[in-house]
Amino acid sequence: MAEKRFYITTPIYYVNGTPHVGSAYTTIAADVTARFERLRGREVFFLTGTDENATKVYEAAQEQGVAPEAYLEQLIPVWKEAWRDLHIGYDDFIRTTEPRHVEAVQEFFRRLQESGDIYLGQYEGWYCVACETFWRESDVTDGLCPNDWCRRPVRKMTEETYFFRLSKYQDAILRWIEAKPDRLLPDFRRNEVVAFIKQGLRDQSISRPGEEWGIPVPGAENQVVYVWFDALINYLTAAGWPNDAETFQNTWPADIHFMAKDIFVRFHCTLWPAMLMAAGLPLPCRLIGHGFWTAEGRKISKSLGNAIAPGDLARMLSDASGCEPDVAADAIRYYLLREVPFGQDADFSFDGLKLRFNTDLANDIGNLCNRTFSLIHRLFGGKVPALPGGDSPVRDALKRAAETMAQEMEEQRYSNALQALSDAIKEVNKHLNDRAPWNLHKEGKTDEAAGVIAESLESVRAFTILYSPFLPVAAERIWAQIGAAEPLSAQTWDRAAAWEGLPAGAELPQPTPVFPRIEAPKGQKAAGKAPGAGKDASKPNKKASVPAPSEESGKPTVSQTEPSAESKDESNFISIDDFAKVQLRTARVLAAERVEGTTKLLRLDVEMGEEDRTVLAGIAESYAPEELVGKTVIVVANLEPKKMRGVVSQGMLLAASGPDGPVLVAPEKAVDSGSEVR
RNA sequence: GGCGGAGUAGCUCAGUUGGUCAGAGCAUACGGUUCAUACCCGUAGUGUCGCGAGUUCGAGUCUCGCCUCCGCUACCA
Repeated sequence: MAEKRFYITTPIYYVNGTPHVGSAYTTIAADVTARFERLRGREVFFLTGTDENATKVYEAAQEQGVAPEAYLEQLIPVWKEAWRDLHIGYDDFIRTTEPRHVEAVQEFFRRLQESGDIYLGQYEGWYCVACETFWRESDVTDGLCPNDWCRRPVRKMTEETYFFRLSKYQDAILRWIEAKPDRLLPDFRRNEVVAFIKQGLRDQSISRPGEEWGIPVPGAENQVVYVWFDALINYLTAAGWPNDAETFQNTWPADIHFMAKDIFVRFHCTLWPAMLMAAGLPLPCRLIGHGFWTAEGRKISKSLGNAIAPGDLARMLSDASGCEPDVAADAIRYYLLREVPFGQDADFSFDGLKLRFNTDLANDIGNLCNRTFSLIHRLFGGKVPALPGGDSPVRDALKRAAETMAQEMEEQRYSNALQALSDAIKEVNKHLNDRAPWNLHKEGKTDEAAGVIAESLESVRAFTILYSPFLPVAAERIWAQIGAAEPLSAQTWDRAAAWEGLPAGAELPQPTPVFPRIEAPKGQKAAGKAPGAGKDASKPNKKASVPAPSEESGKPTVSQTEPSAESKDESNFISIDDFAKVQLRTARVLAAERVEGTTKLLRLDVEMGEEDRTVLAGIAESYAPEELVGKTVIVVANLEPKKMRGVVSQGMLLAASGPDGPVLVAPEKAVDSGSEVR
């Protein structure tokens, strides 16, 4: 029986356009971890993929007048290419429209149906046609509408959807979390999960009737499986479930699920564990929810022009520095993981990227390499000097760096891991300064000089291995310059700080800086404008951007992780069209009363032209119910109904925020109720 | 409104169970060096450690109050 593989996942992404910096973050972190674990000798199974069963996919395809399948075929290569640009070495790329996944989802569904954890819910409720209001069973006692002013007979509504018995697993999930707190990282987000679950979980509707696109519910072909239920199962599908028992055995459970914070609490830390428990499958070992990236202080959004594709970013950096594009892509990997602790929100800035590039990569690593190589050429004819044994500050520094790095990587603290390497590099640079082998050589202490330089070179060998999960291509470039007999790919973690040296006498090539420093233009610091920050951003880099099927409409871009997470444009302006969506109308208050058990909430029954409505407003601390009756107010008429304290609010009152609470807004002269407000 | 987190050098932040804790990196200034990608090394700073009070021999470090920001959440629709 093979040893269990170290199983790493990213979420499956909702496909639309290209991944941007934010979307790439999760995948890069997962890739670094995969490479790190491989380096440590583990067999790794690294999965990413795409979420394709969302209704949005269908709609986007419709809009283009193509079949969803064709629409997806256009886009998938774009994503794969983006991952290739960022040196993402996934082992499997799952698409949720693949037969293997459809099969798995349906099988999963069937099993839970059999065990009783999926049931067909008569989505039972009462409905008042007059009020267009759904009422719960408990609201209706006598077959009449609970609204006092209505009291008309209500109709029984039953819509059949399937439910997952999520509520049943509430306590079990909490126990699972508390048993081993480091399963959910970071800790402050784990606390949110606990708080969320403790509020109480309700059974989850997991099917949708009448959808055109999605995985059909087995035995009920008129319904499709709720996209989240479908999406999460991808982690099982790719692990071979349910047919390939052997693969599944040595793959599942996942060792780390990576994701952004928006899909951490409800889906990955609540729904998913419950689903697995219901299916009798082991739960993942770790889930980690990282923060969001903004770009130059603004939310990443295509319509703001700052949703830059990582490939474009690499080209920009490459142009600024003169490094090869693949090295630039590595630098982006480095920057993203180095800049902030994993888990926290962060702001991407091109200046920040360049600063990191110069300080950490060019000045520290790059310069250490370069000065070491050129010393060997200058003093020893380009031949590798022998590494002395025995104690050495360099040796100690390497050992400490490797140990710290390993510890930090255990809990995905990439920033700290990289920090440890930076510190060690500085130590080696200092050691070189202190021992000044160029002087030793001048003084005739050739052996001593050789020893110091050999140590320095040995550190480069070690650092190259240690950095390689973060900088896979750059590490190759450096490796090619140190005179190693074996390829970098043959190296292991243990050998990095083993002080094993390089073959003495080996001939080194002429050194080539891997990270050419970015020189600021004369007279000014901080070159280049931030990407997408300026006005020019409205003209995206045409040549570089991939032909996005959906045109350059101002549609919201993909959020950092999907599926189905919303992402709205956050510019300060909305278009007139946006505003036109809001229907404001006048209404006359017929009756008002406090909502029982609340301090702020008032229930208003208003007449809006022909129609009567119930509207809740949080103004009870500023207005007595009596004083409102007969007043004319302005109502947002097309706000989606919202239920609070068992009452459905069918709109919202406009009120100014006064110093002592809300102040209702009213027409300046009398107008009919139901009048449009523009 | 509730719960949680955060407010520390120009910037980003570290600061364990209260007593060299007033720090690091970047940025700045000066000096050293020259093997090196104007790089590296060293030195120097500035800070009322959000505000106010309290406990203590002694508090960024504990208690109470207040202010500001952020996250989650709610009777914000």
